[in-house]
Amino acid sequence: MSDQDTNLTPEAFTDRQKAVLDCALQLLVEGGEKALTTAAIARAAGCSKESLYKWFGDRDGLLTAIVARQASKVRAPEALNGPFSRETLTRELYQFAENLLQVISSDVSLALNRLAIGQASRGDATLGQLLLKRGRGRIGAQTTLLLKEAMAQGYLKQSDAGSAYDVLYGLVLKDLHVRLLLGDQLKKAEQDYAAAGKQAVDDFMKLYAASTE
Amino acid sequence: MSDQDTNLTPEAFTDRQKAVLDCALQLLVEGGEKALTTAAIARAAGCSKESLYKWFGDRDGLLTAIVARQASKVRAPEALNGPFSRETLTRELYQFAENLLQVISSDVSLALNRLAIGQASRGDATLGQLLLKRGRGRIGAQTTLLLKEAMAQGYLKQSDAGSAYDVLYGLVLKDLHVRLLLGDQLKKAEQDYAAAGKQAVDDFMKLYAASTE
DNA sequence: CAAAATCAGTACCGTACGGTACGGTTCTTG
DNA sequence: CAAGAACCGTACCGTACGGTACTGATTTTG
Repeated sequence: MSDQDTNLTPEAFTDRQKAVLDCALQLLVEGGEKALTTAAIARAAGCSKESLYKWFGDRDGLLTAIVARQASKVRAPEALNGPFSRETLTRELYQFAENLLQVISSDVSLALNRLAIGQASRGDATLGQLLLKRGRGRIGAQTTLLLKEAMAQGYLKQSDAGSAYDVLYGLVLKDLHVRLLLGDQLKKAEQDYAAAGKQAVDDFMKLYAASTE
Repeated sequence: MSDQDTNLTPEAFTDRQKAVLDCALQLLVEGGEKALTTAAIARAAGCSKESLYKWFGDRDGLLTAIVARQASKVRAPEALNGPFSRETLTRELYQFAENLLQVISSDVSLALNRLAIGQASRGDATLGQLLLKRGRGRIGAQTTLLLKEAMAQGYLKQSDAGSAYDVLYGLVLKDLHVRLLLGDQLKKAEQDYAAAGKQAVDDFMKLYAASTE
């Protein structure tokens, strides 16, 4: 009852198909799922509906392809190999927090998440799983490794790195993600992602920094 | 360009109309927005489509009425008046955290949030604003008052109570709300809301407890 | 009790969308 | 250059939904 051979991984899309998916994504960002009709995609991408169905099967396959393509663009941050200084750790975390805030609040991310949530409301969590695995999962895994390494080097308290990452995530985003998904407008001060991220990381370090002695 | 006289506040619904809205909500919870057609509501509620349009104007008005009705059921927790002990504070916060987790993960809450997010994806944030104001806002305001009072009584560091509440909120929910909206299944351990809430509040207290001396 | 309002049930209309079929054009390939 | 595949553009079909109109029954009201 799970994803068996839905072959989401291959993504053997031709350049033409990728261009079509990018067009479709733009439509999605601009007008929401409602605007993402097969006719509109065909018109915007300059291809025929018949080709869409030939390439992606049906509308659901098309939506999945859009998400898969975009998720494939997610670049996990470089893993630090070897020892690093405490300053490097905090700098990396600052970078992570600011980047996370930027990504989460981007039009593309919001549109994709809304699309997946809409599908989930119809009882199908395929897109949601895809987003969680390829999007949050990939970034999270890398940062979790960073935290684990920081624990090994004595900068952070020994504890479950996954839980620590969850705490960091919560401190950075708070209820911002859902508010944005709901269409709420951020106040000016809330849009200073660098400052907000720094504050969150500082809080995180208060909780997880190894006792200095 | 905002909500002017959309008269969301009155909610002068007759008992009959409330019953219809409850029926509609049940449909929404069971089958998502897709299942929430006017015909389906009329059939489930045993009323005519004409009555639906007479009472609620159009489909959007019906959706708004559903959300408004449910939001009106939100009971803000009692405000503590007068001084209270530190134990009372932590007990209240534990209660708040567990309750928040339960509410956020409930089928009804998820369905309403998904509905509002779907509307937001079409560029209309009416339902989102309604949810934020009547749902999160009401609970949040009360707990923020509690935090402010705790600061006044010296249990918590003096700081902006609103920001402190945001931190608490983030620590309690982490990325759980969005994961649930995306249709992700919680692991067994994650469903122990009492334990998760306690952990979050303990973390919160580490950050905000007034230095004991 | 009679006039008036309300409402359930149903039929109906226009539109929009997912999906398919087809003709004509361009591009590939031998 | 010729045969064939790929594909664009469009037309088409069936269905489903939002919204309206009508009718007969029930309730309300004076």
